Amino acid sequence: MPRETFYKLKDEKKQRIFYAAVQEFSKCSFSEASLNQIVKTAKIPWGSFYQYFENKEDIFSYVIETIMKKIEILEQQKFPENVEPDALTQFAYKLSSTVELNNSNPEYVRIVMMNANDSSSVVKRYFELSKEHKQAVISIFEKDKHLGLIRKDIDTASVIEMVYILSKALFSETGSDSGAYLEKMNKFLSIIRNGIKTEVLYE
Amino acid sequence: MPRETFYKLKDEKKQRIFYAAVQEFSKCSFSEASLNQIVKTAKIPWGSFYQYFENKEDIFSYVIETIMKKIEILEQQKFPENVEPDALTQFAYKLSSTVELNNSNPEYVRIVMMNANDSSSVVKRYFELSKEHKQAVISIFEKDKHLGLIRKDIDTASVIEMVYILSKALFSETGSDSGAYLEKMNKFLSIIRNGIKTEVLYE
DNA sequence: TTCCGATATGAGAATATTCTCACATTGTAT
DNA sequence: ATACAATGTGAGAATATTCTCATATCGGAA
Repeated sequence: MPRETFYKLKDEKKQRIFYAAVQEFSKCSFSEASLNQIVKTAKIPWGSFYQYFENKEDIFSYVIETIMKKIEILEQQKFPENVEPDALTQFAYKLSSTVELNNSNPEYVRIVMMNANDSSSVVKRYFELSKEHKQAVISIFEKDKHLGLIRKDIDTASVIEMVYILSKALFSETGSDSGAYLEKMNKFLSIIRNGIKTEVLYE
Repeated sequence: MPRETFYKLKDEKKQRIFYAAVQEFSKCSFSEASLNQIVKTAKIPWGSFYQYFENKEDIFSYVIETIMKKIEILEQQKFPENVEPDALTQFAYKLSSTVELNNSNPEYVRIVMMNANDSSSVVKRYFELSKEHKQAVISIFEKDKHLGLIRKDIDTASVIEMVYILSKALFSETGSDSGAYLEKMNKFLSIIRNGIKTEVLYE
């Protein structure tokens, strides 16, 4: 956690430091990143840095947490309009929030993606959908089951995990090309959908 | 590429150095890894290191390539016995070779997994299935299509990509627990399978 | 204005890392 | 036995990085 002194700084300076860190951490991994560079970009003296943060890890976690909070907020959003598409579509829509963030702040997304697989990282904790959020997604699927849109024997958790993995991988593969992301994701969803929806036999 | 001198070394020494590097690179990322540590573990003097390798990157690529060659060989293997299960099962079997390697050499797999998402890494090149290998997998699926086991409108490439992504993610999640890997993977495959196999209407 | 705690500042300490180089040793062909 | 190329060796150069600390500056209360 940043020191009190940091929070007392005026916004302009705070943001200058934050953004200098974002720039560095989006180019390099934690161990490659250089405080020297951050301090230079932010145009603050060395001593000041340690007035604001305890160490390198401190500013790193600060950056990560700030970004993850933004993503969390974006993922809360529900499907627009008052249509209610099937569970899979709704879930995929939630996940596409990262695509949105990537358009406005590609550096943020780069940082998250770079650290998503680091077992010791703060990112991982955030990546494991929070309990309430997870429960919300599950109930969307259970509703569809009730409506007879999804086979009763399907393991909801598995489906959610699958979609989640695919979205993450696809995103880190397609990078800034959100068109490619959506196109491929839809192909994947179509395959999954036809696998989970009730088979209409003897029509 | 290691220098000639390295290849001329007697096997015992070569392996000692290789394994010292494996130990270090399986614990740390490339930039975190310390030559100091490798040299110490391998019990060779500093000067010798530079007689064998050009620099840190050189020994890293050597380790990565050696491991990836092992994996490539494992992935070539066909399904045992003379049964011929459906395309999905055959493909999943090929992919499970990593599970096998993880039982015998968990450090190797750790290195691969740690670097699989590094855009500049040699691993990535290997991870993109080689052309022939990819073609072989496609034809397994096309065969099933001909047999009427897979719907004609299914995009084979998408299915392959999906399974590939899921296997990789699942593997890095379950780590050394190959039982968990297989259990989850089968759930995923079952969902995909029911999506791609011909729907039998009006039976 | 005077005083004092909070903050700013940058030189450099402490440490770590990669890599070089001058010299020693070894092995092999003559 | 001698010569000579190939290889071994480790001290330390060159560099980079994080972090400290003594001192300077600021800004508001008395």
